[in-house]
Amino acid sequence: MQTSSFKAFLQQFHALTPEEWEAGLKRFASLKLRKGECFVKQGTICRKAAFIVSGTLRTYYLNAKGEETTYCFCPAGSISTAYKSFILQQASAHSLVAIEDTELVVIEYTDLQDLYKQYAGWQTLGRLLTEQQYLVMEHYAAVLNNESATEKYLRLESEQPEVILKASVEDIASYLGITRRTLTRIRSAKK
Amino acid sequence: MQTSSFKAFLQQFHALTPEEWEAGLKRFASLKLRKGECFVKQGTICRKAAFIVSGTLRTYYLNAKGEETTYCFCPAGSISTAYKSFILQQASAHSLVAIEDTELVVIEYTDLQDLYKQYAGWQTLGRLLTEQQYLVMEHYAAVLNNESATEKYLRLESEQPEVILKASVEDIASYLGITRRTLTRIRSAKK
DNA sequence: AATACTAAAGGACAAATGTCCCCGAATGAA
DNA sequence: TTCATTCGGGGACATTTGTCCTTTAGTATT
Repeated sequence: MQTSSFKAFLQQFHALTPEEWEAGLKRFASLKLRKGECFVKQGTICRKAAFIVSGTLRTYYLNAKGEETTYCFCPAGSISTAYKSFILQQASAHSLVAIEDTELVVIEYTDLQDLYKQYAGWQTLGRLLTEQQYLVMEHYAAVLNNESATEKYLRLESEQPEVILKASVEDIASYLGITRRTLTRIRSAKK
Repeated sequence: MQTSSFKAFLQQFHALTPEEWEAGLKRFASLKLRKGECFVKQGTICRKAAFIVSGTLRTYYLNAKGEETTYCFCPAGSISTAYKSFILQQASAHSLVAIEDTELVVIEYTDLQDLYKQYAGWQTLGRLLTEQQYLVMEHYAAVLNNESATEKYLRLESEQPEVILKASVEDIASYLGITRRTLTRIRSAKK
């Protein structure tokens, strides 16, 4: 299992003791997904959270019209799960799918709860990572609230340039809260 | 200090032992704000978090055009702080202001960190409340991404009817990511 | 190679929303 | 009371974005 990038990632937020790290590591398993494969399926209870070692996950839900709305492109080096379902342990309205071949390090919900109970360091990490996640979502909401279609596109291009290359027009448009048509207009205007 | 509603609120998420509750309570102080008064000012480091006993706080920031953008109306019975500034202990881009007379129960950043370190129960609560906050923001982003001006207004009306009564047209419009003009159009169309 | 899919681009028109005003009612200060 | 200020409503027009549909290119399948 490739875990050095995972350990370095956690280290940024909180230093675990060697015993905490060892105890935690035992409960993570590695998982490989091919492009297009699902990590979490809508309608199921999401019982696992992942650190993305390589690749990219796309998270989406179906809006009122039944269209896929992407709300996150999770790159290598980040944490991903269907948060609402994972937190509340209820059926997920969200799906997570690999948009390229992806390697994950995965922990089960019950194992994570055990770590929280047994190890203060993991509990602290849990809180800090959730705070981080909150900030990401707050930023996303601010962008959606204030920026025009073009501004949002340019921002994505500068903040997550890989996404422009890896994701489909459809997925990028829904992430930005605009239509395909608007996105192709923006792209042709840039030339 | 009026703390029974605070205790009941925390209880929903995690039961503290009597000692944990006592130890925590000592570090909270009550604070009253008049309508219009600031709890957190943009540009300062936010060093406190609050439980709202009564009243309503509005959180906002200035967008690229220098206009106030409201991103939350925090009602009685909820937690409020300038999360980004509080988490990172850096100057806040956000302000929090009372839109009616408001009573708070307030804890200092350092005291909260002490509670986290000393008491597993408070650490757990910290994580659970942050998760909650994440879900609120995720929901807000989903609404902003998918709904028309009218849909967002109707949703606010049903999810937080008090806000329609207490907040100004300006503040409601910026919260919904629309202009004053669009909001008055929606209101006149309803009659 | 022939065929069927799928994804991206874009034309034409419609609808939603924004911009720039002005007006009148309500509020507060002198 | 009078005056100034703030706030909500709304008219007229501009702009942005969405909708619907067609075309083209690329990809995969047989």
